[in-house]
Amino acid sequence: MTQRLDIVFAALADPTRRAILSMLLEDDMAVTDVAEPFEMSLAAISKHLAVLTKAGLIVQEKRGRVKWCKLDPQALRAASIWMQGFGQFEAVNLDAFERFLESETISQSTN
Amino acid sequence: MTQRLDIVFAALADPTRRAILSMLLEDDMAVTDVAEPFEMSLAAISKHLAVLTKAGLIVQEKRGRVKWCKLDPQALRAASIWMQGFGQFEAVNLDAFERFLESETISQSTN
DNA sequence: GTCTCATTCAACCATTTGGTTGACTCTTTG
DNA sequence: CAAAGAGTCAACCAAATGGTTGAATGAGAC
Repeated sequence: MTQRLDIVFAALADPTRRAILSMLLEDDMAVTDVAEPFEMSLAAISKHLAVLTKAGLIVQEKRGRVKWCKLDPQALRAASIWMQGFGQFEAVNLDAFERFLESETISQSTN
Repeated sequence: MTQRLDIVFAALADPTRRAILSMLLEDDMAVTDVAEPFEMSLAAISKHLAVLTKAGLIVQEKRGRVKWCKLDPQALRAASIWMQGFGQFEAVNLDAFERFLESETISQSTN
């Protein structure tokens, strides 16, 4: 469990990977399409996706020659439970979340 | 904001640092006392505390010759808000959290 | 069967990370 | 004032991270 949190939090610590998760929140995507908005190589994105998969944050399924990436929010649950222990966060503030997502743009996530 | 999440999640990705946060959940502690249960050097713990401070997860206050470490759950709020957007986590399950904390022991967190 | 597209692999590189040890700076105490 | 305690700094090291490029693999399309 401890190890799982290590890799989940480490996966979330990268802005490119968080941006990918936000994109997958909209819809499932092929690897090439995930890579398209970023300025880095496809191989780099492939590595990021491997990290997200290892963390259990996404699942990848190969259909034909394209590999589909799909959000799997289950891994976030453990992390969320851990965090909820620190301070009584009020019920989800969706307005704040949307404002946040706007600031979390892809352009800002290119290291 | 994005940068802030980077360092918050990165700080949480280390089991030693998460163990420290759990300890501080109980009570404020001096640096030396924080270090006591761990098998690593005081300097290493000092570095971990610097990371936690930079992330805004703790605050440190020097009184006399001892530096007190105090949990500051505010930084977790941004991270929590971000995560809540992925999947509708049910209301805080405190039982699960307590079970989790039991498994998150210090002995497991020594790399 | 060959070309092309989607993706990964392998080797490499620079930077960051997590740890060590020993010297150093304050602050308190005797 | 001198000694001891609390904590950080500096230099160093090994391993992990995030990126690159070029070759390789595998599946469709023509």
